[in-house]
Formats: sequence, C-alpha cells, structure tokens
Amino acid sequence: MSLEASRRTQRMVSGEDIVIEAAWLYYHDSLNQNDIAERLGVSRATVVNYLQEARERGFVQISMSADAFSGHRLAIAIKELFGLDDVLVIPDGKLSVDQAANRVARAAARWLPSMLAPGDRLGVAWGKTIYDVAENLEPVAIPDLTVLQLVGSMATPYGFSADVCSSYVARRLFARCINLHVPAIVSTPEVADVLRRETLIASQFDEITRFNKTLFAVGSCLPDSHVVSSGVATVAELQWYVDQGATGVLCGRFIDRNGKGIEGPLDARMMGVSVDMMRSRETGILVSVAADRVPATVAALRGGYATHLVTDQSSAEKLLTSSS
Amino acid sequence: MSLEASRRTQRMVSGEDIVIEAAWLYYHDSLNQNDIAERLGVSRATVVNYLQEARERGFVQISMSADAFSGHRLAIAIKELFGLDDVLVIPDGKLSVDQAANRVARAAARWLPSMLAPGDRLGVAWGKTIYDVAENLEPVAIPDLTVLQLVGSMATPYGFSADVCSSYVARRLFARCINLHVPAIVSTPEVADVLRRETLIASQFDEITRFNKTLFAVGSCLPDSHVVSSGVATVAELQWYVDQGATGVLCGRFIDRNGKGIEGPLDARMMGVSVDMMRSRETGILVSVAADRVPATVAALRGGYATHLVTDQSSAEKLLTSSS
DNA sequence: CGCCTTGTTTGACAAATGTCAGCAAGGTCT
DNA sequence: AGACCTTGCTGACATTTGTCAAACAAGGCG
Repeated sequence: MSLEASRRTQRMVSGEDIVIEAAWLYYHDSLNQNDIAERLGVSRATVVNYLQEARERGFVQISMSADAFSGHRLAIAIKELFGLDDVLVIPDGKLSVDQAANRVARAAARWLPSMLAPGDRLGVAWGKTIYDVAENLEPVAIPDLTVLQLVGSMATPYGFSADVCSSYVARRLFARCINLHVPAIVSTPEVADVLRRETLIASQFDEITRFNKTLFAVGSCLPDSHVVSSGVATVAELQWYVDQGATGVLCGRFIDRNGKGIEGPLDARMMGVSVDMMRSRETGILVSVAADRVPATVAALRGGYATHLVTDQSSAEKLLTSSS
Repeated sequence: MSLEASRRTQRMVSGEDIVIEAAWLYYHDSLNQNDIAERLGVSRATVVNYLQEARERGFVQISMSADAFSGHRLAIAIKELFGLDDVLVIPDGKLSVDQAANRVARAAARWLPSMLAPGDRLGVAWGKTIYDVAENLEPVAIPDLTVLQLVGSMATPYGFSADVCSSYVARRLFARCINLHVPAIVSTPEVADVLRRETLIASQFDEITRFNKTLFAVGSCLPDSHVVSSGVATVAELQWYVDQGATGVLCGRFIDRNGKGIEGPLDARMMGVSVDMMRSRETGILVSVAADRVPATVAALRGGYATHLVTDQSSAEKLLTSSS
C-alpha cells in the first residue's frame, strides 16, 4: 500500500518492540487478535506470530495459583491433622503414577520460588522427585540465595545424585551453591572421620548445617527402594533397620513411624546432615508422590520435618486414612 | 448413557474438583478442549465452562513478566543513568494519557508483590497514581507485612486521600496498616506541634518513620497540580516554592531539580515524613506517568529516593532527553 | 404426585485462533 | 548486476474455542 508511511525494518511501534505491545493488548486488555491487528496496522496472522513470540520469550506467564490446590478438601484436612503451614494436593484423575509424579513435581516447582526470600539458605536433598522439581523450575533470580547439598553424592544409574540436584536447583534460581564433595556413604567409620576432619570438607559441613529452609522427599523402606538401588544400603542393612521399626528414609537416614531417627550401623559411615538437624527449621518443603511412600511421608510429617507438603490426590487420601 | 457408572452430583472427578483437573490439563498439559472433554467424560461446552470458572475463581493467572519491560531499550538506559536497581518501561503506543497511566499502574501493581518480603514495612504515599496501583493489585498475602501511611490525610474531591491509599494497599496484601490520623497540613505550626505531641499521634509518627521500602509517586509544580487541588498549598504558596526552585512534590514536600528538599513556610505545618527520611531506604518504588511530571521525576531520581521506577514509554523518552 | 425452581450440561452454530505456503523487501556474495 | 539468501508479513484455509437456547436432573413444596 502506498498510503503506508514506511515499512518497518525492525519490529517497532512508535520506535519500540511491537511484540510486547501486542502481548499487553491481548493478555492484559483482552482485545482480540483482529482488533490488535487493526490497531497495530498489521495482519492478524502477524499478531498470532507476535503473541507466539511473546510466549516463547517468556514475556507471558500462565500459571495455576497455589490456592487451587491448597483449597482442596484433602489439603485442608492434612494441614489440620499435622499442623502444617500449607499443603498442596494435586489432582491426578486416572493418571499413571509417573504422570502424577510429574504433575506434583511441576506444582512444587511453581510453588518453590514464592516460598523463598532473599538471604535464604535452602538445603536440598536428592532423588528422582527432587530432580524433577529442579527440572521444572522456571529460571527466577532469588537475590542472595544459597543452595546447600545436604548429603554426600552417590552415583545413581539415573543421573540425579545429590550434587546434581542441588546444583540444578541453584542454577535455576541463580543462587550460590555449596556442594558436599564426598560420597554419601563410605566403607568404614574411620574413613568417615578422616574425611570429616579434612579442612575443605569440614568447612563444607560447617556451611551445610546452616540452613533455614529445606526441600526434600522421603524414600520408602521396601526392598526396591531408592536407598538400596543407589547403593547407600544393602538389602540386609535395610532389613536390619526395618526390624528396628524403620518406616522411611530421609536424606539417607532411617526414621521410625513417628519420624524419630533410628541409629544403626550405617550412621557413622554416612556423610551428610542428621535427621535431627532437619527438624524444626523455618520451612521444610516435602514433595511426596506414590502410594508406597505414604507410610514414610506420614512418618516424616509426624517427625516435624516439614511445614509444607506437595502431594497428589490419591496419596493424600491414603495418607489421611492410614494415619487416623 | 447406562454404561456411565453414576451421575455426578457435585462436579467431581474421582471424588474431587473437576474444574481444577480441567484447568491443569488445559493450561499445564496444553491439551485442547476436545481431548479434555473426552478424558473427563463431559461435553466440550462443559469444559469451556469449567475453564471459565477456573479463571473466575483465580485458579489460573496470566501475567506479563517484568522482563518484558525491564529489557526495554529505554529501561536499560534509565537504569544506567540514575543507577537504579530496576526500571520498567511500559509501551504506550498511541494511547491517551489516561490509558497509559492505567497501564503503568497495572504493571506496578503486578510488580509490587514480588518486591516485598515477609517482615517488610512499606511506606505508602498518596495520589491518583498510588490509588490506581492499589486498585489493580491482585490480593496476595505477604506474611508479616506492615503498610504505613507516610503523610497525613487530605480530603480530595476524587476519594484517594492518603489513608485510603495505604489502607487499600494493606487490604490487598493482607497487611497490618498503620495510619496517621491527622490532616496533611494544619493552619499553624503551633497546632502541628500540639498534634505531634499528642500521645496517640506521636506513637503513629514513631511507627511511620520506621520503614524499609516505599511506594510513591511525584507531583508536578504546575498550577493545576495535585498539591494545589487537594488543598495542601495555595497557588501563591506553590509559586513561592517554585521561585525557590521547586521542581516536584514528594509526599507533600517540595524538592528542587536535584531532588533536594526545599524548606519553606508550609513545612512546619505539614504532618508526615520529611523527604530526608525517604532517601536511601532499601527499596523505593517510584511510579510515574505523564509528560508534565517528567521534571519532577528526574528530580526525585536525582535525589536518590527511588531504587525502582515504573513509567511509560513516552515519559521515559522525555526523561532521558531532558536529563542529559 | 405434579409442578416449579435452580443449577448443570449439551448440541449446533458463530467467532476467534492457529497453520502454512508463498510473496516482497532488503541484505550478501560472486 | 544478478543469483540467492534471510526475514517478516499476509491471505486462505483448518482447527479450536466461545455462545446460547434448549434439555435435563435434583430438590423443594403445595
């Protein structure tokens, strides 16, 4: 059209980014694409492209509010029962365990940033659940955040060892990360002692004991449990703890049905925070999914490790029935 | 269908709220409404209703990220020039001043909660701009937040006096609100002194001087300015301050082109924080819109009252040209 | 028991949105 | 200059989403 004053060389409207203008009109002023096209003097198809770009560039964020899940009947019941600060129950209508787990992880990931404040020191546990949470975190900068690896690393076949989990979380939140560069378990208590006295490691230990918030999951005490498959304990060792009443695993340590730590032969060889140090912190975010972890989750809640819980609906149901 | 096990009495899927399930599938898993309808066993029209309800109930939040505005060419330039922490420049392609003002207020409202942390004490100024921000705030609970009314109230014809502004902000953020129950200006310095010595008022004054963050706007020094229309100053008084170099109004006080407070006949009769107390706080959020406020905005930025600025594109342009 | 009231669901249609091949403007290389 | 990219835009068509009147269930009530 010769009437058109001049062709845009860069996508600008009165000199600036037209993509943002389009996104504002669409998402804030809720105009339809036709009106936007008219107003910006482009075709509607172009507006579609602009909006797509705005979404891709992350200018527009669509998220579900935590209220949707914390207002859930089961969420309220669990919150009351265990005296938690907040609980999210994610619906899992007829979904497979994997899919439900993914939803829970995504919900936890969305929720996490809003629970952190500048200056926080966040202790991070490890496992598939925690890794999934990290993976679903949107990059958001939390000023002056420190992420701490609570237990030593263990090579897992799946690639989510403790150091990976904490680094990943830290990267997503642009946080300082303090890793604990030792295995989660060593062969003898003597080796453990030597390591703990090593200057560098001692200072790392010193760092990781100073945290005010935690992000963690719990493991079951079944023979196919994570604690066995990752090599922290043998089936026989696990059985020993189970015989002493072990119901769940928290940061590699065994806890009984009331959440109390169970001392045993492995503890002296383990490298990482003890369960007693996890207790009664300002904020403890427990992410828990799958039926076989329900007893462990109940134990952790009774033990007072968590102030916040994210779980799926069917776990939430079992959790309430099994603990009443 | 007789195959259907039972008809829902309440809108539940496997016992729980189907609305949330639908919203999750749509907004997180990005299924289309057909697939969702099929999966939930309802008609597509019903899914539309569910999604509408989810939006109405606030389960779904669509917002534009601050990055979209702080990445703006002008935003970066202003940030550099005045050494601010962050600047948002809101596009205002061919919009009227009122519309642009509304956009800026909405953007500021979206931004505000993310800048607040538990335990903060937020001082709030007053005026149409601040009122608009409050009005556009989504209700979000900021734990242990205190909102403070920085200056006494003044009956305005438009209904956004200082007490209304601070109360409104506090209500939206579920914060404790501390008001200052005096007029912004009284007839004589003696009355001001009497009031300031009054126990209740003295304690309010004591409270409001302890804040770490501020939300404020600036007024121009033109004869039609807010400071005159609200009755804080007469045109003659305003003129006196202008003759002394007044360029803007900040919480009822006059500042010169470099942001320095100008002492004058009104100050002893004013009830509220002084400009010196506004300076160098942890965070100062200045919301500024409209061309005639550009000089005042520049003055406030030079004076170091703000760490953050929200403004519109055309003001941003003028701001850069007029201060270089 | 029939009849109303209220709230939910639905099918058919209308509107809005997404896709994609192809065009035009501008740059780059030979 | 001409061949050949790349980028952004568009029109025509396909798909998805929104609307609304009518149908339907459930509960209250004479």
